[in-house]
Amino acid sequence: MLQQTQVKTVIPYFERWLQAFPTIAALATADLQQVLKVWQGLGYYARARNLHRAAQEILQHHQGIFPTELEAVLALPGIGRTTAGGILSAAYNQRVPILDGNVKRVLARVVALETAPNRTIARLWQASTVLLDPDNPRDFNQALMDLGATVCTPKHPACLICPWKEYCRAHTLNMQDELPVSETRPPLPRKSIGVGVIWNAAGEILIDRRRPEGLLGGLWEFPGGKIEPGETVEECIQREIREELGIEIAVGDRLITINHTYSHFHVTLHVHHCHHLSGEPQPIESDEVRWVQVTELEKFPFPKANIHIINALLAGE
DNA sequence: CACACGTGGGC
DNA sequence: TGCCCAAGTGT
Repeated sequence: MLQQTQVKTVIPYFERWLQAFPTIAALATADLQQVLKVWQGLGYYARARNLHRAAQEILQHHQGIFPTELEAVLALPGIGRTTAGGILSAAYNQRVPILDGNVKRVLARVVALETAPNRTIARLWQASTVLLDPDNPRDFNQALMDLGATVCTPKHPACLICPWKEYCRAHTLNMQDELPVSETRPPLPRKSIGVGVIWNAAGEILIDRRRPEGLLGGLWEFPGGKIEPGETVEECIQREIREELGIEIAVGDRLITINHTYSHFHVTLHVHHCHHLSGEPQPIESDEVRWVQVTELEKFPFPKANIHIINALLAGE
């Protein structure tokens, strides 16, 4: 849960997660939809899918006991070097280094790394490995992360109270405010999406479940797709629904317009009410389609942007 | 190795 | 507002 996510954000999810899945066996035997529902809102949903699979692999290959060999831990889905090192050093005081965002920044300053950290990742792993206190790897790793979180911060590091200031090349050179070197990133691309809230004669709404891999994999959504050049929102929604669900609809009033940012692009969702005209919905580009009552929507895992749509529907009741 | 992969908070 | 960053991993 903590991968690329702040501790403060994780805590309430962690509490609810342990309520729902108190043991590895409970997680392994849970339905993926239930797992994603508990994860809803945390983001990077591959982590939930990987954790679910990891629990199943632990049942199958490790008698339900979390492994203590580095190689076996690294073999679990969703656990890389940093998570494995964090677990094995914290739980068993094993001599395994870590390299999370905090440690990257601390070490990039300590060695006055000339490049952006992600361009020289091997050098930083080397530093983390060499510096690791062989007599107390647990406390060393925790202290290194805490140093980055509280003293060697991204902006305005508190070098004067830093226990490593004498050994830190960045501080010695008075370069702490210029390091680490940041990557120059091009601006995120923008996409416009037409989305339909499709009603049938029974007053139900059509939702679909995304395929298990890729963006928001396994989550439910209101159907729609990318607005092509020269196309109106209404034309887009009608076309996408025909292509993805194989049904005919009439596009009606606008419900809401949502701006949302994902990790690698911005989107604007143009959401319209629609009415089902003909055809049985088919999961042509999704895993499953369903007609549901508005009151049932809360049972399904939805991404954040779609939660806004649900709230707009509830507000309009 | 570069890129995909969510969301919230800080400034 | 827009950009950076957060207990990174998989492909």
